[in-house]
Amino acid sequence: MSIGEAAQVLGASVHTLRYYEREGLLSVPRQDAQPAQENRNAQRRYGQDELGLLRFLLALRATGMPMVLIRRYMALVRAGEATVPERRQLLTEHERAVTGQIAALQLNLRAVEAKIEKYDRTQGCRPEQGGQPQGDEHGQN
Amino acid sequence: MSIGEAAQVLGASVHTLRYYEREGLLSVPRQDAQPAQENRNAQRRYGQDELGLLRFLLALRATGMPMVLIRRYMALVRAGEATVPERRQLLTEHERAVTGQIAALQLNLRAVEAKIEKYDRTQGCRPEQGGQPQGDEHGQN
DNA sequence: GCTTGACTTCGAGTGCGCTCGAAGGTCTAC
DNA sequence: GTAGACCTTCGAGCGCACTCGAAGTCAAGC
Repeated sequence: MSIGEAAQVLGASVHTLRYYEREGLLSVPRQDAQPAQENRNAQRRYGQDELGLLRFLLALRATGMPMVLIRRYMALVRAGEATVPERRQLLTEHERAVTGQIAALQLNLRAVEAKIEKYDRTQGCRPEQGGQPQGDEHGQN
Repeated sequence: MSIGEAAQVLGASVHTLRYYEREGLLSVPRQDAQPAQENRNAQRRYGQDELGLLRFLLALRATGMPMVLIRRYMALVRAGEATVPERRQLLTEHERAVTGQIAALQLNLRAVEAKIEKYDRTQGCRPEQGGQPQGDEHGQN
């Protein structure tokens, strides 16, 4: 699978995939289109392993894990089975972070929803209010 | 309430509060410490209105609303009651966006959790595997 | 042979939301 | 009257994650 196909399958741009590799997040095997050539201009070949890694990488990115941590995680993966406990810890910490992030989002979302409901109520009752000119408008906006 | 106090109460930095004002997200009334002076160096005074607006602004920021939309929303608030329908629509769209964002986070979070569980399983059974050297390692990392 | 198009590398640019420092004014306390 | 705290404005810088363009290589098709 070429980088273009992989990009399409994964929903990322070719530039981004190369960028990830440049940043040391993962390495993709090369294959010369014509094997007799020197490995100048060797093209990346994406197999199931690479796709799986990239899919997980994108899940980590989508949950806000910074590149530097993904780099660490991917290095551990490359280092072999012995690093499973450390990988597990890294992911567990991230899981906690994401859970907190979701909770914060939901909290703030409730504030937005409350405001919408307030608008619904004031709109339903009186589309225009000619009352108090100003002074006491605590959070009415 | 001075800008320093407001910053502390809101959990934002003084720099950030001034930045929001500079960017036209809201305006805060000034008050000379000594009223006889010209309004050179007039200090911002944060009242309940400003605090409420800022709290909501921070909720919008925390849910990822871009500054440009917050600017629009705040302009509508300043424009008076007649803009309530448009404000409502803006917030409703944002609500939808945030809901989707949370859903995506939860989806990707599940991928992370699944990986952790897999690590737990492989670690529980066999801390070392001497088997297949390579070739078929579909997503085992 | 020549174009087309996808690939390569490299380095520079972008957008967002801050974040900070410089230079200076003013109030309060000693 | 002077030090220190806290305020003002302005403009520049930063960190992150891309994003893009230039210049070149290569294989296939006309």
